[in-house]
Amino acid sequence: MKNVETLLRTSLWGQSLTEEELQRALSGTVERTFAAGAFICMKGEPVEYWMGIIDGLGKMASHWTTGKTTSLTGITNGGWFGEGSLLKNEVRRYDVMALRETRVAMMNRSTFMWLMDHSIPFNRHLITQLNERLGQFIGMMENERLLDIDTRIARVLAAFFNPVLYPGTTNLLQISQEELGYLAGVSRQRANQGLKVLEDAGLVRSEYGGIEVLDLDGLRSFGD
DNA sequence: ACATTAAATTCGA
DNA sequence: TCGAATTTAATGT
Repeated sequence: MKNVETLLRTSLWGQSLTEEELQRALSGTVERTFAAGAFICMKGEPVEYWMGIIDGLGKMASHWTTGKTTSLTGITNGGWFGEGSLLKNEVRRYDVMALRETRVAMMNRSTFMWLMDHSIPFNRHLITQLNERLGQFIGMMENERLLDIDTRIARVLAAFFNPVLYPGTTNLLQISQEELGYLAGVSRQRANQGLKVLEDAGLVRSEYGGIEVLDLDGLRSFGD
């Protein structure tokens, strides 16, 4: 992924726009880079942008007033987020943190609204994305509470291969085991162990700096 | 926590 | 510009 323009052009919704609409979207979008560990956006801030990841890895997390942090999901190349809060014109309900240096495209509110008013495919895409995200969050809930660690890791990985939310991901997911650990809420050591279990089961193949998924369905139903 | 190995970067020709 | 050497990052135990 190189820049804002390629991100938009390769996004599912971007492909359904006319050239004119695309140019308009482009002119209302800026790029920003976040260092590893920085907050891309914080819970409680007013929402001014719809954001998409050009390159990098973000972690969506919510923390309870009790101080407990719940990791929701990761966002990687080609993933967009924040549409829910933007639509409802409310403050953001979660934090998004960059796990490694991450380049983010930020579309301002008026451009987002303009696209909603002018493009039916754009609306369709939004509805689908909201729906998928909802399903994913429900899955994450049971994930955090009920499942053993190996299974959690399997689910976290499987979540990256939702074609609607993460159109950019191929079979080769570029994520280190440490980052996977952050997303599953486990230590790196444990993530490594869990990964080996999955590898023995023939579901994934781990390599330096990334993980290749061999059997997505098996990964989704792992532990059932 | 430590040892090993892969990748990225630097440096010299 | 190429490749060896060094440094940095990821992995396995």
